[in-house]
Amino acid sequence: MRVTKQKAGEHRDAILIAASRLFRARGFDKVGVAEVTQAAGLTHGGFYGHFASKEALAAEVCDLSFGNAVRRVQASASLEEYVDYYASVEHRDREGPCPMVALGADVSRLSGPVRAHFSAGVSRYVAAIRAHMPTDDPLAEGRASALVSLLVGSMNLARAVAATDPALSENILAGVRQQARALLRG
Amino acid sequence: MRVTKQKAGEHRDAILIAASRLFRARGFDKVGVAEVTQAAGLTHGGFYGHFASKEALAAEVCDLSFGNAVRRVQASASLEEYVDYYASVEHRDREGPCPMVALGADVSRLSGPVRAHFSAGVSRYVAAIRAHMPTDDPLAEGRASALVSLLVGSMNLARAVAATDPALSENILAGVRQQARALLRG
DNA sequence: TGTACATCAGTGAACGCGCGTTCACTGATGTAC
DNA sequence: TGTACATCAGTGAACGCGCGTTCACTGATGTAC
Repeated sequence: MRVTKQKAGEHRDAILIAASRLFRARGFDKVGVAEVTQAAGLTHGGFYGHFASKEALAAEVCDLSFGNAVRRVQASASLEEYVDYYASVEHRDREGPCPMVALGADVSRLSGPVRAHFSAGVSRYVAAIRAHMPTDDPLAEGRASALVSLLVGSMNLARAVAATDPALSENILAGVRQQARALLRG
Repeated sequence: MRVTKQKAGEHRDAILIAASRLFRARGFDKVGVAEVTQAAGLTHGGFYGHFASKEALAAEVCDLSFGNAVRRVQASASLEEYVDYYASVEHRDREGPCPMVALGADVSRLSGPVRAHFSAGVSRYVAAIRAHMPTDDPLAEGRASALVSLLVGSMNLARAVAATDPALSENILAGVRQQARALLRG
């Protein structure tokens, strides 16, 4: 059942996109190669024609999803607008959140290439936030990484707590929106 | 090979303590029941005499490790001191970090009891932070949960990034120490 | 207090299951003439 | 352009492995007399 070179390329993309969604929704370990390929409309056997291993796929998923996250930051009118978008109940309840929230803990325990791609993604993301800040502020660097920490941490906690303590979850998000503004004002 | 009731109780505690350390170091999924019981000096067969399931153990681990985390907050002279302790390279490089960093993502994907125990732990932890703030500040609630988000998020990122980008990792921690102070000053 | 027996904490083999990966095979695609 | 054949994308069965859990068994503990 050979297939056009173009079709094969589309299949590879489909696997990558499906993996990005599934990994961010349920983590690297809880999603199998078979499920990813099935979601892409293929069978698992052909997977290794496209990727060297599940870990290699994970590394590419980091690149893809950080790329999307960075574009979302760049497309924002202001950091205030981005904070309101990010620290919202709607964003919390999205199946596949941003890669830092979804995969951060997994990546800390993984080895080699995945960590490198993830690190690079974090760096790009912080730089994108930084680019929205005044260039003459000597503290902008620290402010940018603190804002990212604040967003990522709040989303982690808000998600972990949402099912059993919705009030606490919303308080966390509200507190972050308010304090993020204070942080941006300096 | 029956054993004294007291010894059996000590064995149960040993399993719980070993699990707390191992789960926080490597996550729920990457640590097996056999490894936990072995670390406690037992064999895996007897585990189910002490705990109904691996998930039941995970729920108790949440209680235990949040208890320790809350006690550490209460023992702090001030929030500034606690921030310096928490957002430090030494704390980042400890094998088993605080439960929110280590288990937050895992818990978001788990069901039922574990989530409930984790939620309760987060609530207690935020309350302990809040207790260090002036009682007459109407924004203290939001400040407390924002500070927790900031600490947890920074530790997550600093750990994920440490191996491949040490400079970024230290910048994240430094930025957080600085911005946490700004947050505390109001 | 001493003895006989029931209880039960802990052992280790075994189970069923899902996973990442491999491989012989299929048949459509690409290519050499 | 048309034909014959080599290539190779995709299939699905099979592999080895580790895991959570079960269970028949062991032998020290606790208890009834």
